[in-house]
Amino acid sequence: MTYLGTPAGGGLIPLTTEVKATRGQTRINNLRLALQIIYRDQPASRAHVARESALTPATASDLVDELITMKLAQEVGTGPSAGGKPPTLVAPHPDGRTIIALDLSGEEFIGAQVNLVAGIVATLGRPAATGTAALNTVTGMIAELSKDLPGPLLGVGIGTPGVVDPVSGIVTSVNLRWDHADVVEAARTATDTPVHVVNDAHAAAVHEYAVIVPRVPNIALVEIGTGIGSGYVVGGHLYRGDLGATGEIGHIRQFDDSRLCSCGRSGCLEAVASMKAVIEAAGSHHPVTVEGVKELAAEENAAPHIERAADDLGLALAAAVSVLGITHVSLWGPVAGLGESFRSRVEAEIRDRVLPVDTDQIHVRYATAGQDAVILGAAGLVLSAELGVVW
Amino acid sequence: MTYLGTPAGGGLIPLTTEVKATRGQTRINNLRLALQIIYRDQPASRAHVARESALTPATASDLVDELITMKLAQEVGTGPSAGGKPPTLVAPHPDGRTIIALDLSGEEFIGAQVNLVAGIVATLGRPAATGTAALNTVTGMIAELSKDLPGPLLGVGIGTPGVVDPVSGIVTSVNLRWDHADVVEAARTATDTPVHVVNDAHAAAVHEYAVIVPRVPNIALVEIGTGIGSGYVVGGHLYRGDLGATGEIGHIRQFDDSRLCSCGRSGCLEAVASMKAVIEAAGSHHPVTVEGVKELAAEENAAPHIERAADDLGLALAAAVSVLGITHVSLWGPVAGLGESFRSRVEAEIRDRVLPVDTDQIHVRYATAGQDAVILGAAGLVLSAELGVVW
DNA sequence: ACTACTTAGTATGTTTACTAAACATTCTAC
DNA sequence: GTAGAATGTTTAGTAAACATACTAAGTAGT
Repeated sequence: MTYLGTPAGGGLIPLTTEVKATRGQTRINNLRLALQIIYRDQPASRAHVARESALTPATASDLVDELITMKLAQEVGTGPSAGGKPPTLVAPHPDGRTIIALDLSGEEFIGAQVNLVAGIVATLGRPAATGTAALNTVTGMIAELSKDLPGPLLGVGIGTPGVVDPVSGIVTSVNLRWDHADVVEAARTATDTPVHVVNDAHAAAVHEYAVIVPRVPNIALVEIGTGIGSGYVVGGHLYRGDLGATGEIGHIRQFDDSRLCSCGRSGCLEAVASMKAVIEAAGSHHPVTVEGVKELAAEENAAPHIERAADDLGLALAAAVSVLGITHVSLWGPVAGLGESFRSRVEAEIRDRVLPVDTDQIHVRYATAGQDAVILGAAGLVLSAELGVVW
Repeated sequence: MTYLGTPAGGGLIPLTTEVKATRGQTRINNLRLALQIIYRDQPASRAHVARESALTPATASDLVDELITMKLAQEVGTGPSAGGKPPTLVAPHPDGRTIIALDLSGEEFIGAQVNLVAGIVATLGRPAATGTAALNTVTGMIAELSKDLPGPLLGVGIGTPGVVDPVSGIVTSVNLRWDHADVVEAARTATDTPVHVVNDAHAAAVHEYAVIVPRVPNIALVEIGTGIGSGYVVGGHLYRGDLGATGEIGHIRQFDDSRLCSCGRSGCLEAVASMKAVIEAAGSHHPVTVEGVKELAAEENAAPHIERAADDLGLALAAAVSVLGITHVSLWGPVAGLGESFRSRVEAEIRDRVLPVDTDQIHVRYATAGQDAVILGAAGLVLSAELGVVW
């Protein structure tokens, strides 16, 4: 059962109309719109929803009532008067639904129950696996997390390394040794709710988009640690492309370098600018963590290697950012240990390489999102797919 | 007056709902849908529209009747019976509306009246200009082309070199010496119909998308001649990005090369792989046309320069194609003179550089669209924006 | 040529969900 | 304490899709 889901698809400048519109879809659209206003401006009054949506007070009131009946929203008291009757305030209902989210990108598989206000209610860890064993672990974790839910299950979101087919959800991942693995099918044996599979960096990008304030309409999240991956939110929409390989800037061969990459080739960005590569190039043995990278940055002889990584990263990001039309880049993961000098060098490099029109709009920063970005991003994607809302 | 326009925006994986839905929008959506089916499967019967749209026969019939009343469609006779009453066939109405389209990308400004079935009814040429004079020429051409229209004016589409802000339509172009020129404002002095301004390569991409059969959902059109520009259609949608600089792969500095580029810098793809650059590198003096490039390709000493251009192009396109998730690349313009060896080398280079997952889906070809691609693409964009249709 | 069946399209009435407009409620301000 | 203002609800109206039953006009079999 989907709640307020929309069909997949859409696009930045749509050239055609693809699906019929019905009264029911009108209602769903407006329920989603009302709920989104309640999320964005929480707590919000019925009158506020009416103003913001441009719907009439009667309709807005009716929509809000229905959302309350559905337990997606709840009344939370009375607000201050603005010269008249004081508003009845309505806010999201935290436990109206529960989302199960999985993060398969780390050395341990992590699962969580997430409520409707981005709260992690329960967590679960399992040793990482590969191949069919990994699929079984996924099924088992979903079954385990389906117990003792605080609210009805809205859906399952899975953040995984590798390339995810945007339509089928089929995954190909070197790390997990999956070759066209049907993760959705595997998950369906443990649940009959909607299952959304998404690349880990894409999930993190969705969460980064949600937590940056003020909200920026287009961002790139670039994860730099053992490997390099990225995800893009453009005009408030997750960009995946038709092949799902959109984020794989780590494995575009664009450098003249002989070091071997995890993908088995050479010349990839990952082989020259990942934190693992930089640590190895500097002859150090720090772990690939924020702390390890911080220690590396403190060493004198590491500087030229770090600077070269910044330049290489700038080169690769200039292309991605320019093609997608992105202004805000968030660096995420162990790279955060490199500090301001690295950040500004990457930013300068990108600005220097793209077409010199409005380049001062381009900003590079370290991500606001934390370690749970993949979990919360995967959950957030379920939330937005099923309810049309970003928390 | 817009006819069946939708608000700008949308997105590939929409995270939120942005506008309210009303009965009126439902009707517009379904009118667009019906019209699109009539365009796609022309001629189509009312029953066919009902089947394809999943609307009931009564509703579909009503929609088609309204489209005929609006003169967007017309009955064109009776089809063969399929075992029952023979269908009344309905097709697009060629002169139900007229679109004015301008192409400012060449050495001559070209304008045309275009009917609803991609037919060029009348053309107009004016010497190219720059700065304010160019704006005045645009206004004058629109005024001139507004005379003797075969049908009511649907809107104006302008294909221009340079960066076009997707929201405001403001243009910055080195060639036309425009720095944030408000082309929409200028056009409005000559017409009160909707004006759509679009980068020339983007317009050509829209037309290429329309003419490739069978239709491919995601394509890149790369124009290679004096300069290099590109446009992308992703999942059936024109991709412009938030900044409008999306197609400018010709001016991302990613090569270690000292040759000066038209943008005043060095290291750009345009400076190393445009046909102008290759001709100069080979020490030849051919004109930058298909014929000139063909003659160049016939020269022995040109081969290494052409090969290097293919490799550089492959490097740049690998990044763009991979990030956007595009499978079909069309090369357009004078580059067509280089033939099969160049094409296959570019294709092989891209496949070698992107992540090796499903790379055999990636195809490079010479564009099907011809010289009038910018005119017809700009007109097509008006058609799709106002009526939701691709011809 | 008659009957049975199939496909196209229409007519009539119903349902859904937004709108319009009046009204009730409860506060602030003077 | 009255006027005014903001919140929210009630009632009636309407647009547009849907459901159902119909007519129209053909093919196919006997």
